[in-house]
Amino acid sequence: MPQIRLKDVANILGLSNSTVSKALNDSFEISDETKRKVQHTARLLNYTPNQVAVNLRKKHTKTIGVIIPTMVHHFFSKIIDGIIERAEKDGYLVIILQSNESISLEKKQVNLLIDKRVDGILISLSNETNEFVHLKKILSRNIPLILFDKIEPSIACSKVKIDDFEAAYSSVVFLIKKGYKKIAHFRGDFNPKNSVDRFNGYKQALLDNNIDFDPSLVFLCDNNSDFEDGYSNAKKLISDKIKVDAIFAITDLIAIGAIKYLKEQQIKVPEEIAVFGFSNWFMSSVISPTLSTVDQPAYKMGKVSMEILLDEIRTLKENKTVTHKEITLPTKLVIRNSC
Amino acid sequence: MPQIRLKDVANILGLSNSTVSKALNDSFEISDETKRKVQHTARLLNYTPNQVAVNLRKKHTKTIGVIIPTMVHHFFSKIIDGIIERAEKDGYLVIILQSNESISLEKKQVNLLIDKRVDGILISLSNETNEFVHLKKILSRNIPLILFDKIEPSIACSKVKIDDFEAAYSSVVFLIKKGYKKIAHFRGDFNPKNSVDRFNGYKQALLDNNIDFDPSLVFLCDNNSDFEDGYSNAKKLISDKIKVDAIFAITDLIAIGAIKYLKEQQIKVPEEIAVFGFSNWFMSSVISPTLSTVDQPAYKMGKVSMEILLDEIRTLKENKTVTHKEITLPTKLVIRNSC
DNA sequence: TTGTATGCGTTATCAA
DNA sequence: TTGATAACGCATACAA
Repeated sequence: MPQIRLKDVANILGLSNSTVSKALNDSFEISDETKRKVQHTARLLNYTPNQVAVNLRKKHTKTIGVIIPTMVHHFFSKIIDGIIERAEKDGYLVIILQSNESISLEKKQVNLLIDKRVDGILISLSNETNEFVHLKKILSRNIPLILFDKIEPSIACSKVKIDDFEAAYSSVVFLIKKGYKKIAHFRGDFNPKNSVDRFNGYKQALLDNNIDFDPSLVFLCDNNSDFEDGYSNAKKLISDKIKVDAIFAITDLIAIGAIKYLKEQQIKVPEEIAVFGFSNWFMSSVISPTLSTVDQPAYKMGKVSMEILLDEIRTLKENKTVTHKEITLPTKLVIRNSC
Repeated sequence: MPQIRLKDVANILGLSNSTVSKALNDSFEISDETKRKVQHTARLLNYTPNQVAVNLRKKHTKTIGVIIPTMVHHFFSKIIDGIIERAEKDGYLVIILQSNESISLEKKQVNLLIDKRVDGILISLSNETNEFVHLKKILSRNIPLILFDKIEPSIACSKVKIDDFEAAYSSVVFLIKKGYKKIAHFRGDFNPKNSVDRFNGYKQALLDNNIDFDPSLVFLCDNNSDFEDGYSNAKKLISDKIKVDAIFAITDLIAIGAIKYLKEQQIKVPEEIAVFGFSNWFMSSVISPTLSTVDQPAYKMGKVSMEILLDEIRTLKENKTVTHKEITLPTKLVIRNSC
């Protein structure tokens, strides 16, 4: 059977379109009597409004768009979880797009979302993203935009993130206080701000504790496969006979890769080399030794981002001016057996 | 600046709406000269058609809806990855909804999607789903529906799945051929067909090899936390002094949980107890011992499902009759060190 | 080759 | 309390 329209239920009841519409929307102009009648037969006919017509008329779509580097990553899938759950509560649907760490794809996705007339956009920037016209385009269209996790400070929009510098700093300080002195860093790519911040946190912690920063102790992880990166860098570290007593990895998976190699080489973790991760991915409590790491509140990040977006959409509709927020979610060290 | 409309560029050029529309859509009716002009100023003005108006007019939305039990699961996020990538190629956007393993939520999500007038729906059923009016509603609305992974045979729509029975059967046969005789099974819930199929595969493998099926060797995992389930069932198995030489787990994470407990108890895997998983989750090659398991083609499942959906949407639009497909994706045993 | 008119399914304004 | 009418932004049948 074809979709039944407003007009159909109007015809059946011998009423006009507009009365039926108003009745369905519970308008005060309509008598209880007809409201009841209309709602009854609407239900009977299984009528539900065509949202795309509603959207055209009301000039909103009740859908928001999300762009992330990749779906297949525990951290991001948890963020998405938070986003979707929060959006649903307010009746918003969410469209998810991946940039695959490519800026050109990211731009394309932005255009898709704009054309789709989403009511708001949430983005975690790709590692490649180093220019921002596409973000400015969103802003110039007056579409609320929230940047989360991988953000760009210079863009005038709300942001939700963690303090990567601080988290890295206190992790390394923790290692130092525990007595580790030669601490390697398995760092990430040079572009995303997070990676740089964590590196700086590592460096500063060293400096503040009178340990010289030694560039030969930092290893770059840029193969887009964290586990492999951790594994191969640990290998390099060992075969080059670089003396360290701890590794601060930028990611749990990198840490796990490193541990895997160390264990294969009969190098005891943490007795000979301690390892510290970042994210508190579920697996970090499962592997052995269990991994000390920084807890990163992914679900909450998604939820809070969505909350702010919803808020901006609302104030925009009321024609008030929106003031951008910059939220820094707290992280915490979770200390287990790898250090 | 406000969104610029078709009408705006028409006005500027002193042309009618329809010529502009046709020019933009590269219609043969329009002279190359005006096409050029129109397309030029359209680009200049940064004009892009309002998709919701287009949707209303063309009676499709170029978006498809997906309902899965949960996003935060490696298997599902890979499926979603496959779905999104394939959809994008044909210019479709995808809305993702979670059922959280609740049938009532699943029903709600279906309604949302129908009202949204998505062009097609992809569902992996929740564990709770034991009646199917909501699916029939989709079908009666003539919206193409594909069931994947967690399917229901009785619904007249295309399905893509793996052969859970076969995969379980050959896993257990493999264990038997290797000499294991007392094989426990850590099974899943009673409802989703997969879980039952795998259980039956396990049982049949035993029977076909003259090993008595012993109900006291099967353990139920139903806490919605696979790792914990595996851990606690291994614990139960050991503390009840049930003699087994192998465990066939319905999930990699359950297997990993079991291994974790066994290792804690200094029980050697696989020497004292072998463990076999299911899914070939990335971590199964990382833990030690590396886990033997069934490779389940998640990305491909998403891609193929989307492909079939696209196909059905197309043939529906051409007013041809669609014939439902039932695809069984091949799995394969990947043997590592846990057995 | 271009323009006019109509409709997609609603909501909202105004008149009855 | 109800109904006629216009409008949302675009595409298309038909007329010019």
